[in-house]
Amino acid sequence: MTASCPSGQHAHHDVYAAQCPCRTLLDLLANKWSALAIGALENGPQRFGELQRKLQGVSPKVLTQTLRRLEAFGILDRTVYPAVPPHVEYSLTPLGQSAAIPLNALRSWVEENIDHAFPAAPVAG
Amino acid sequence: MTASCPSGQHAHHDVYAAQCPCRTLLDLLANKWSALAIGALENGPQRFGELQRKLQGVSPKVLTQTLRRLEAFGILDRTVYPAVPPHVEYSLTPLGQSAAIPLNALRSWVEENIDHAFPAAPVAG
DNA sequence: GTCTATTACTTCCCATTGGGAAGTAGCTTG
DNA sequence: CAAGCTACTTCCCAATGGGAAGTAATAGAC
Repeated sequence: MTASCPSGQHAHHDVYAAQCPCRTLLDLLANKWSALAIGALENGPQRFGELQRKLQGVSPKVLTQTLRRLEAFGILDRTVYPAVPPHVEYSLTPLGQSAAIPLNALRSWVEENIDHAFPAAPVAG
Repeated sequence: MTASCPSGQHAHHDVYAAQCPCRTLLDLLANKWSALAIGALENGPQRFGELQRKLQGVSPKVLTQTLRRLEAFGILDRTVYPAVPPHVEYSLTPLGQSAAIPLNALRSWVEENIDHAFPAAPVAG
């Protein structure tokens, strides 16, 4: 079952093919901030500021970029409530919710296995 | 009980904490080429050239970088067979094999859901 | 003995991206 | 009328990504 994406319209897709749109989506999701943002949004809609505090160390610029990219691919929705101090909420679309599953698995794996990776824990030992 | 990684020795790790070594590992794995390389190596040890052909579009420089980083974290092993034309094999460590599981899930998700994502609407930078 | 092929990389150099600091907009409170 | 709030931009620089081409060592062809 070989599959080169560009040739067939509904051929099964292959992330290993350079021209497959899968690549773009993989590149979007296989990203530190994307994985973190999607995970944070599983607890329901969140505002920009909340996300920024959760994703410790992210700058507003990079958060905006990440969020807008995810929005462009239909992973999340951006809702603006016209209000005096701006009020914007981000929430996962159904697609985003299903993407959260493998992403959760990845984040959990990292937390559970960091002790087994080499240049890790600066913790005293 | 919240967990900031640097404080406790065996405190549960948190990828959301900026200082947690988890971040580094997440950044390593949440990467296009890493995810692809680890997936490719599930079929057993592979040589550099084989990997380069599988990961369509990767340049030797970037492949080397990716592979060396994964090796440094104990995700994979690099074995050199002293031979006339160089012969180097890469293989997953047990840690790498367990990392392959969530990474497979992510790659599969991408291939199965690309049709539901809005393809490549360019996001202004 | 020189030429060519093979394999697994480096090195160079440039374009894109990541990232911090600070500025912006609009209204509301003191 | 300056300060503050929220959600961003903009500026600027450093790190990373990525392609093209070069390198090393030797076997085999000619």
